[in-house]
Amino acid sequence: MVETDKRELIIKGAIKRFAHFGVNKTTMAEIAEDLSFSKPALYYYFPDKQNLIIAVAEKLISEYLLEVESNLQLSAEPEAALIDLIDLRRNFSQKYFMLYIGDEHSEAYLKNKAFKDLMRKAKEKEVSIISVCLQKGIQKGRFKTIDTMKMAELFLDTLKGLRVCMLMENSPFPNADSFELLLNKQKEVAQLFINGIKNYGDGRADTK
Amino acid sequence: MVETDKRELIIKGAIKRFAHFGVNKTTMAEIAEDLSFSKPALYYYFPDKQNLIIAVAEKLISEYLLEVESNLQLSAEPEAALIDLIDLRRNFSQKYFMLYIGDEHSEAYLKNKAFKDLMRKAKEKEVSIISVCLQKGIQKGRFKTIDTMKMAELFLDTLKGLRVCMLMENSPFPNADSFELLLNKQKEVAQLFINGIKNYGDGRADTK
DNA sequence: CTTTGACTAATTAATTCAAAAAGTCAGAAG
DNA sequence: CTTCTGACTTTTTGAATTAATTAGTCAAAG
Repeated sequence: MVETDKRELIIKGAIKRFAHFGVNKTTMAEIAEDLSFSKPALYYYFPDKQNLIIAVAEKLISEYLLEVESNLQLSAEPEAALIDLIDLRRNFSQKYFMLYIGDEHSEAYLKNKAFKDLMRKAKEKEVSIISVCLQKGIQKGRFKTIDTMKMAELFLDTLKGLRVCMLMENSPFPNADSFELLLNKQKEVAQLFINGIKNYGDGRADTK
Repeated sequence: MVETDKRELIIKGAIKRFAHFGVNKTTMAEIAEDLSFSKPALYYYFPDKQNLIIAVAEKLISEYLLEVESNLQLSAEPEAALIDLIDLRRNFSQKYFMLYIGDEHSEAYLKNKAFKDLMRKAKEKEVSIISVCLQKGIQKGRFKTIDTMKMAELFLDTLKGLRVCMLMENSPFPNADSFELLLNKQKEVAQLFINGIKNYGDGRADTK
């Protein structure tokens, strides 16, 4: 495939615009112009803007989840994998930061049922990936026997909570410093989380 | 004091209105009417609405912090105290739920410098109270030697993060079920947190 | 099957204006 | 002098109107 797939081109063009200006400050006409397409051409491939947004989200999510999975397979230690995950998330959310910024109008796109379903499935997938990581830790005898799905979800919710909190306080545009602060807090809590599920068979708590 | 302190009466009257309808749906005239005061009487005691709001916040915060402190002194075990704290927070945020709900206009009051300073100090105070609790745990040999201030802040940030997250998803009016869900998540994460800082001198991790 | 120019319909942004709320003040009451 | 009020002014908000932008359509052409 020499990337003549118009549909794919449109998605990529949309991502560029969305990443720069956000979903609401990007018009369908602009996306078309960038590609030297006509507007109806876009509507030939996508029924409406909402579906284009969903297609974009699908692409970015699968891209992200692939990264998460390969990261998990690369790192030998499950503890390290969980910490690395935080960097991965940071990179992703910085790269596509504008997608997170929503004025009151963008909420309509976010409240769309299909979109919410997509996000829900993405979360489920991420939870199950992390769950596998925790299972590996258990098998290696490094983690206690726990409900891995529940713990994985709790882990993600905690990370998300810290981010949302930061985003609220520094809205709408957090600076680089607050991003660093967030990263540190997330890593601290992740370390604590790891300590909390660690199996101290040797009788000594990790004091690191 | 037979509660003839007008200033105090005004604050109490404002709390009633604020708790029912929120800050923005409460007018100074209404607060005055409730108390059979004239509006200028309010302005005799408070320079403006913002300062009344700050006085209300001060009162509620000191009330809350007193509860937190007495709760901490009552419970013998530091672990239990941390878990109890979550119930305390829940009770408080349910009681004054309307104060949390802000439309776009209420943000002006929240962004006020004096108000933010107040909230910052309140957080510092709460952090130091929890820090004391952690120190007691360390002295008793139940917790590892840790930076108690840092850990206390992390603990609070995590709880807040989970709440903010829930509030976003179920905005503007979370139902009773999502409150329960939040409570459970907060307790799970608190338990994990406790496990993470526990001193397993006996060579066995708490599997509870 | 694709694509387009020229269209319509729906949304958003800007403007206006009336109503509501915040805040003021000269002076009264104790 | 301290506390309070009725009658005010100023500021803010909300609804209504309109203009402009943007989403989305369609008949027809390549």
